[in-house]
Amino acid sequence: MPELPEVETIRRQLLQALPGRLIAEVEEADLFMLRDVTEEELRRRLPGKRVESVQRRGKFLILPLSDSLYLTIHLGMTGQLLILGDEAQALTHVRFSFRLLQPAAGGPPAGTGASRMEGAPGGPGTTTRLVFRDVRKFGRVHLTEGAPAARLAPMGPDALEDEWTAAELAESLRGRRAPLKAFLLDQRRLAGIGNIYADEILWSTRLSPLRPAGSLSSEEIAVLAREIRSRLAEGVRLRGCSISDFMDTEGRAGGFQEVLQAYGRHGEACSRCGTTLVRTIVAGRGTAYCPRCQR
DNA sequence: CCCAAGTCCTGGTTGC
DNA sequence: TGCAACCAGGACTTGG
Repeated sequence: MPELPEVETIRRQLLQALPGRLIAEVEEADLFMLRDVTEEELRRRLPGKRVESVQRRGKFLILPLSDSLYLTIHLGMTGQLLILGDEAQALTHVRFSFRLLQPAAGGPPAGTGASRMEGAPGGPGTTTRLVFRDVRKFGRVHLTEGAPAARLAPMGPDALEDEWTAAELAESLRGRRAPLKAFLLDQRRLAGIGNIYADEILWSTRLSPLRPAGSLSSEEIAVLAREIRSRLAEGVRLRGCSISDFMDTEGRAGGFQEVLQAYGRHGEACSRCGTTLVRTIVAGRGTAYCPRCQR
């Protein structure tokens, strides 16, 4: 599932590939995935626009374009973003894609067919595409004038990048009766945590996913703040979690699935205390935790 | 048939 | 009692 570390992995790759490039043509635009924009409008407005940068907020990727347009992408549950050449046309489940051009000026000169760049993605004589592929169709593509405020405004601070303190976390937790895991999944509190990292963070903190969010002591909140950052940073360092569909823009898997301690491990022994991890449903999501050392 | 799980939406509950 | 904030659960999607 693309959560903060997976989206950040994608962002860093897009940042190497996209800024300065021009959008040539929208090739696919699945109406189902589009928000704040019609298919006709997308096909008409994107060509000729330059990608200015690649940003992230929580699980949203934000691409500011020239002329104050913003292309915003959410990968949903199974979304993948790939930078490909002509092999893109053999993919299934492509929901959105556009062809990219080198910048009109400043880029490498258009070479002859004999250029040693021949065959490299984006090199002279080849086509580069940004392809959004999504089996489950939970992903979304937005096009807005200015930043997509309707999506971003309700969100809390980015769980990894933004400055937020344990004291602010305590304030946010105060009085909440909902289970702690539901709090972690709520993007209005902190943005970026999904089901996998929620289970992992909770295991690391030794806190039960079922604890009422408002019941944590200040010591527990300090541990929670630390582990949120620590496990998300580990996810970024390992380039995401490829337990199911996740891959980076070059089709490579991440490594976080190798270090999972709780998610998906119900029935196995807790690596800390040996107790069998159990599975339950919290906030409508499958939840694995250690009933002995997570309290 | 149920499960996986992102976000959005609805309707019921809680507490001031 | 009124009302807003809060919270649970369903809808959506499709392959395993």
